[in-house]
Amino acid sequence: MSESRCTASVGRPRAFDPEAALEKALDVFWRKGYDGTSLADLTEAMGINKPSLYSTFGNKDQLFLKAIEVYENRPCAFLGPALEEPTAHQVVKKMLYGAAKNFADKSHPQGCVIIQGALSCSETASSVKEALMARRQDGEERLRDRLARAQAEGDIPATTNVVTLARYLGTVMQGMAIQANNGATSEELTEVADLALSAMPAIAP
Amino acid sequence: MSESRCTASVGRPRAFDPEAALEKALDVFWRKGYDGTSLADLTEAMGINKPSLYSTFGNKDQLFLKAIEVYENRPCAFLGPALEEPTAHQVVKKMLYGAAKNFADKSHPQGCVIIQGALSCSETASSVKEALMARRQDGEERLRDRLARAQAEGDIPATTNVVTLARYLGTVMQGMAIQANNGATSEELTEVADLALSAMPAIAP
DNA sequence: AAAATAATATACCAATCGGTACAAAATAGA
DNA sequence: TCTATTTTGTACCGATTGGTATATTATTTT
Repeated sequence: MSESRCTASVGRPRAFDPEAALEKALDVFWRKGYDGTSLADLTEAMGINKPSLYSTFGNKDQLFLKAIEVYENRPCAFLGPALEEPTAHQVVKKMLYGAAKNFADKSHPQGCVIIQGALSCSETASSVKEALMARRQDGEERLRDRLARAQAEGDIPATTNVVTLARYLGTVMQGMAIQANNGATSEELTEVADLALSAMPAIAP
Repeated sequence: MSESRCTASVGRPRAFDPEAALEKALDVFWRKGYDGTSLADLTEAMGINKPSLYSTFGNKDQLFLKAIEVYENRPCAFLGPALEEPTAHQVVKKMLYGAAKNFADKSHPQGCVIIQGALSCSETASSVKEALMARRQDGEERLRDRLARAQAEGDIPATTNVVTLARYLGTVMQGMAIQANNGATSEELTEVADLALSAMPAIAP
């Protein structure tokens, strides 16, 4: 249970930045998916060799899971901040606009690694696939809970089925990831987001 | 250019039904994706050995393309028939309901092989990925053309942007495939379809 | 300076990858 | 029956897969 992880310790010092290497790994997994990524792809992108990779990150599975953890904690992650908006309409608008901007952003691979990282995959990737399914489910649940709160606050009509509404919005977001993967621009996705927003139930004035 | 392909020809007769073998191959590619499927997976599922596979279908790429051709010509394909409905609303409703029912059908892998067959993939799968991107684009274009016709027929308001509407509906469909892949039931997807339908512009009475 | 510790680079592992050479087997036509 | 033709099964190909053993190097502690 030694926890001293300040700056240095005994032994030869690590010659690379694990956080930076993890971001490189994320980039590869994002572009190629779990099955499509080889260890050679990873070591080349991360600038380290296999023993360093295994001693630092475990194995391919664990590296993938750590990489998507980085993905979810990126500064440009949009779900968390969107959920903090004051009204349901603002929450959904910020979320969909955030997806439109982020999924099509050219500074990283297009789409969403949580969705496309291991959608259809080999048996060896099944544990990774299940982890991604759980993350997707979790995102939908967080949105559902937020919508339920909005409904309790009178922000959404009492007649609205927030479970279905959350599922619908999750569906649109996931579809937007595919669209981005297909080359759709941020502007095109924003138009889609606006149309999707029109399905939001309006509160009677 | 010999075209005699009636029943038999000279030489040892083929011991398997190519069409049935192709359907088996489709099932594997559908479940595991292009990268996640090995030749061993294929030969086992198809009940043939590698030389038979290669002499009959070419290679892994060509087998995949022939398999998704089978996919698009299945009796339960829903896009084509839906486009023949008389009104825009009926077209979209039939399309979305068809997706809801088909994507979640338990008699075959869930989701859509055109979407999840090679979304994020290795370089060796890039030609397959591009083929799938083109198919997705094509589906959206067919829907767009149908909506444009509906608009010309006064079935959709002249103010509606049918390009965006087609993209929105394509997005919802693609998202539904992900939802199905995540275990959503046909009923749940139908609820999503109904909500998506509410974004359709109504023609003024 | 010596010992202990940890990360490095290289070389290697069995298993699997997509793909093929080759000979036996099964048919049609002669 | 003999030959031509095509498919079959087996055995194999070089390359790559995920993962490691080992020895070397760089550092801290003694």
